[in-house]
Order: sequence, then structure tokens, then C-alpha cells
Amino acid sequence: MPRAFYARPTVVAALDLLGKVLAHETPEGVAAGKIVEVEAYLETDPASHAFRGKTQRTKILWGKPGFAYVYLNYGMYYCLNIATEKSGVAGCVLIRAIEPVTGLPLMQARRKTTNLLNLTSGPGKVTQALGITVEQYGADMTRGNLVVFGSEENSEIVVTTRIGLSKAEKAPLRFFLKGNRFVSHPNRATRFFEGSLEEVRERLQLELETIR
DNA sequence: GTCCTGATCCTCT
DNA sequence: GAGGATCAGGACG
Repeated sequence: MPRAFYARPTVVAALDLLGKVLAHETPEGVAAGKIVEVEAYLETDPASHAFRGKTQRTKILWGKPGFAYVYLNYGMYYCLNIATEKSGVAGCVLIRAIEPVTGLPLMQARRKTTNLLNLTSGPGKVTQALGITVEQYGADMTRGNLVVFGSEENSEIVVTTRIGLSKAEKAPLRFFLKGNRFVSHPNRATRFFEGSLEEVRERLQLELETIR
């Protein structure tokens, strides 16, 4: 997807990322999957790494959109985010789950499991399966080896709270494809509402006025 | 299925 | 020096 795709409000970009294909090419081969679950992190959001202001690690979130923000979580798992919003505004989308499309044997080898449903159903699993590490920090995702490209699919979207936050966060900023078996923790979070892309976007627009 | 724990290390205070 | 945007595996029902 082009830079302009990411240079939009984080929630809008996050919703549009659902159904797109995330691909990573390495010397080992290509691994790719359809994005089925994401979370939005906003500048004015206590749960966002951007909330406490720019640091060496997080300054990229204020930079140009479409670049990868990768960080090590809990000392052992990497999380992949894509920077959003125009330059000067922080925001990113966390890729939480994909549905395997290409490079299944490679992903299974990296994950050390053949169980399809356990391959990419979580942010740490996605990066492991695709071979994404801190090396991809700052990668331009509008071109190169780590990219997102379009697909036609359009299904119902479910809106919930985000997963695993210690700070009490009740914002409707996690989105996933309804009924998709590759979503992580389908029932753990508080469910707000669901609907088509258009319906969800409209309803969130109302909610967002109180968030932003 | 649910709940709980341990692993492990970078980042910011 | 504390605290994570997590995961796997075990206990238990």
C-alpha cells in the first residue's frame, strides 16, 4: 500500500488494513498472510508508547507514515506496528494476527509447530512466523521486503477493547474479522459492536470524538 | 475449556 | 530497578 494509505487517522488505516496481505521476503523465502486482527494506538492514548512523548525508540511514530515500528516485548517476543497519521502526529497499528496464505512450511519451521491455528494468532506469533525482528525496525513498508498489499475481501468487523494492557483501557480500538478462526483471544475482550466496514467506521467516528 | 506461572531483556525512570 | 501491546505448558475441571 502507498504512503497515503497510512497518512490517515490511525483508526481509519487500522480498519482498512483488515483483509490486506502482509508479506515478508527473506533469503529463506516468502511468508505472507491476510491481516485478520489489529489494534490502534493513538498519540493521546495512555496505553500507547507515544503517550509519554518522543524517545530514542518511539520517535519514529511521529515520523513519516508507513514505516515499521518493531519492539521487543517481555524480553522475548517482537511486535510489529505500522506508523500512521501525517508527519508530526504519532500513531500506529499493531498487527495482532494473520491468516496464513503463502510460505506455510517456512512459517511452521519458524514457529516449531504445524498447528495452523497456533501459527499466527497473536502479535508475537506473527513476527516469529514471518521472521520479523528488530532488524525490521524502521523499514519502509511501502516498498521493499516487508510490505502490505490489497485484496478485495470485505467481511464483517468486530470492535473490542485491546488485549493485555495493564493500564485500564476501555477504548474500542481493537478490530478483527468476524468469525475468522485465526484471531487471537476471540472472546477475552469486551465486545462493543460489529458490522460492515462502513457501519463500523461511522460508529467509531462518533466514539472517536470523545477519544481524540 | 479456564487459570496460573515462568521465561527473559530492553527501555525509560 | 521496575515493568511490560506475550506465549507455552501445566494443573485442574
